[in-house]
Amino acid sequence: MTVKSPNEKLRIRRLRRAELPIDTVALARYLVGKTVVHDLPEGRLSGRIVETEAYPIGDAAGHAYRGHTQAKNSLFLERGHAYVYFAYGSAWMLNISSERKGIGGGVLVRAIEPLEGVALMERNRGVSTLRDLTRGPGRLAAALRIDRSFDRVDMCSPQSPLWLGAAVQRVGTIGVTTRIGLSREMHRKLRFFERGNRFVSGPAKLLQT
DNA sequence: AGTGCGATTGACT
DNA sequence: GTCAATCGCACTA
Repeated sequence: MTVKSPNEKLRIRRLRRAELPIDTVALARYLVGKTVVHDLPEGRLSGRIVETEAYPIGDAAGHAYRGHTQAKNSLFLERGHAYVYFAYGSAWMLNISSERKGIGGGVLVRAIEPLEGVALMERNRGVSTLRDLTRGPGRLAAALRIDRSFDRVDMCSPQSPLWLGAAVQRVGTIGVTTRIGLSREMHRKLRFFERGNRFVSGPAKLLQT
């Protein structure tokens, strides 16, 4: 467990775009153990990425599959941009664009382990159970106060309030399973997570492999 | 203009 | 474990 006390400050290095693999599946694996940070006037919210899913080129379950539309435009931006969309009328989802400019692909951030700003995250979510605070894509977006206004944000820009950071501790071994909540391409193993981490979402039976 | 359907969550048996 | 709420978007006409 790595939740910091409110006064303890973490030094987190911003990731440069050049450090991100230019491949959706490679990026999804790479991002496990890295950090998502949202700097707000009230303070910093941050967490370790512990679960991702890849939606690569040609994937029929991917939002980029049917081509370049207005709503899915950000999936076609250079890698490292946020693609934020609203699912099931209730939950915002944070994705990172993952291919070269003009090519559609994305990595869904499914869960983070809270690092900084836990009290503010609890306020954003309206709950105080630590384990449920950021376990699941809709929950982590709410905790980090991410909504449609963050769509298209460059998370590798030195000025961006929402950004990707380097790992702050060693990453455990990474498990690989099928993705969650799909009705197409269900066989593909494109979900990556840190084994044994209690902030990983999804059914227990998917914790093998 | 109408319809179907989610990359989910939270409430409930 | 099951299940319905909820709404933006893509697709059909």
